[in-house]
Amino acid sequence: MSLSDLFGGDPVVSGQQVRIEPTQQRSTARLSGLLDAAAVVVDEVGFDRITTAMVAERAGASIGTVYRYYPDRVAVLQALRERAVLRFRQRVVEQLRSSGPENWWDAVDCAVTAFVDLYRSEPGFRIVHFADRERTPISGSEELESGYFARQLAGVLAEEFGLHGGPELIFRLEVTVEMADSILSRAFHSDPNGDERFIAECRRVMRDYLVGYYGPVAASV
Amino acid sequence: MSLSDLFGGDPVVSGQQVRIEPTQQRSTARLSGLLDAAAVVVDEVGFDRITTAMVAERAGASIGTVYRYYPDRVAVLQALRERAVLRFRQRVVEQLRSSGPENWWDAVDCAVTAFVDLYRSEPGFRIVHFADRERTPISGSEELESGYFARQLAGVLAEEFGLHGGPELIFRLEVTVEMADSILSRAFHSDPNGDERFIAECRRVMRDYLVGYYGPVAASV
DNA sequence: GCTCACCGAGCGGAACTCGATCATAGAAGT
DNA sequence: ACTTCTATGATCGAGTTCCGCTCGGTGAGC
Repeated sequence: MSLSDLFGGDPVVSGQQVRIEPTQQRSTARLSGLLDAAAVVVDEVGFDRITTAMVAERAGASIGTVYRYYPDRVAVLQALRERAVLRFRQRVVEQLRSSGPENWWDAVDCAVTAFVDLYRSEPGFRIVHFADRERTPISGSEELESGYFARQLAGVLAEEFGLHGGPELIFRLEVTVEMADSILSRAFHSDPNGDERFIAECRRVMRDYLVGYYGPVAASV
Repeated sequence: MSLSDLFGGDPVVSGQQVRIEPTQQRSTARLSGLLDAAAVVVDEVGFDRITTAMVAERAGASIGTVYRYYPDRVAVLQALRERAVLRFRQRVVEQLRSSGPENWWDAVDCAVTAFVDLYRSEPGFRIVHFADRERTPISGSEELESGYFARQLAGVLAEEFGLHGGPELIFRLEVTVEMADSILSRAFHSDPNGDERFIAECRRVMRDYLVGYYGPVAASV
């Protein structure tokens, strides 16, 4: 169970994904180009005002090309969100590899850092949260991104740092993820660089919450 | 500075509100009927798929009537959200009055109870969060609902229960509100009655967070 | 009777389709 | 290897459908 197994790979909830998987090299470039364009446009005009025509034009493609790959307008946004989440997971892995965490908190902190970095650098990232609520009606079967990420993170923390795993840990990590997502989003709401006060407080909240259950950081391992 | 001053009254960020204020009695009923319909439809088809025609039909009105009062589709949703927030504030006041909180935590707890109750009973409430992010592009001037509510709540806690007020308290309460909003929303994501586990954990998180700054509940006053 | 409220056909524009046209990969031929 | 050759993937964009929104005409309240 390596890091790349945990965090890499396919998106969790593939919302029908694409209509037709691209086979040629040029078309895969097109596909990511479409998402790049969508990301930029989303930052410019917002979630509601984005039109497929804008995306097509910005990507230097025609309308038809958009609909070749995505069944409808919202599917484009879903795909954008999925890609952002994927990149987040990959960034977490990089961060873990490069920083070499010595305890469980360092590992959790990597995730925060990755999230903040992407918020700052990746166009369209602010639009795309873990919690995709309020959009789909009920659809109880579909799993939340936060749940998946919490499960994966629980695996790492349990294996690498000896935290007692199981559903308890997963539950608490999911709560943690939800908290962090909301506070960090708040940090970026009116500050493109992220309000450091909220970011710091987010780390503090997460740490205190988890320490409450799993003891001081230094004690584990 | 009474409770009704704090929590009652007009919405914070009135998004142009209505085009024409209704004067006759029948039309005010129409207006709220439109929002009722919108709430139900939002629960059924979701935020993205809602159409003005659906709202009109469900309300037993015609398309033109919708547009008599609201400039566009999103204005209807904004109005719905504002009404929900208003009802939440009113509910908090009721809750505070009826339960007679003896310390600051009881007061905060009232807000949680009000939120949960409304989530359960009020159609469309799940769609309508404090954090309205990800929709508008940047628009830095506009204030978040969470900030307003935090400020009002800070006033109550400082005056009634002797917590040390000021920007610190407001900041922490805003963090608290964001956390609570996200965790509670998670609780209701796949359970229309709200997953009690998340609800309980939400209370716990809020309490621990605030106790960390303001000492044990019993100590104050 | 004067204004407020309501209606719903109609207009404009955005979402989405589909058959014609072009590009590419890779097999077949030299 | 190096060039056709061609099946199929990829692209285009005019056209269709549907939805957001307007506006002049009709009815209900004060």
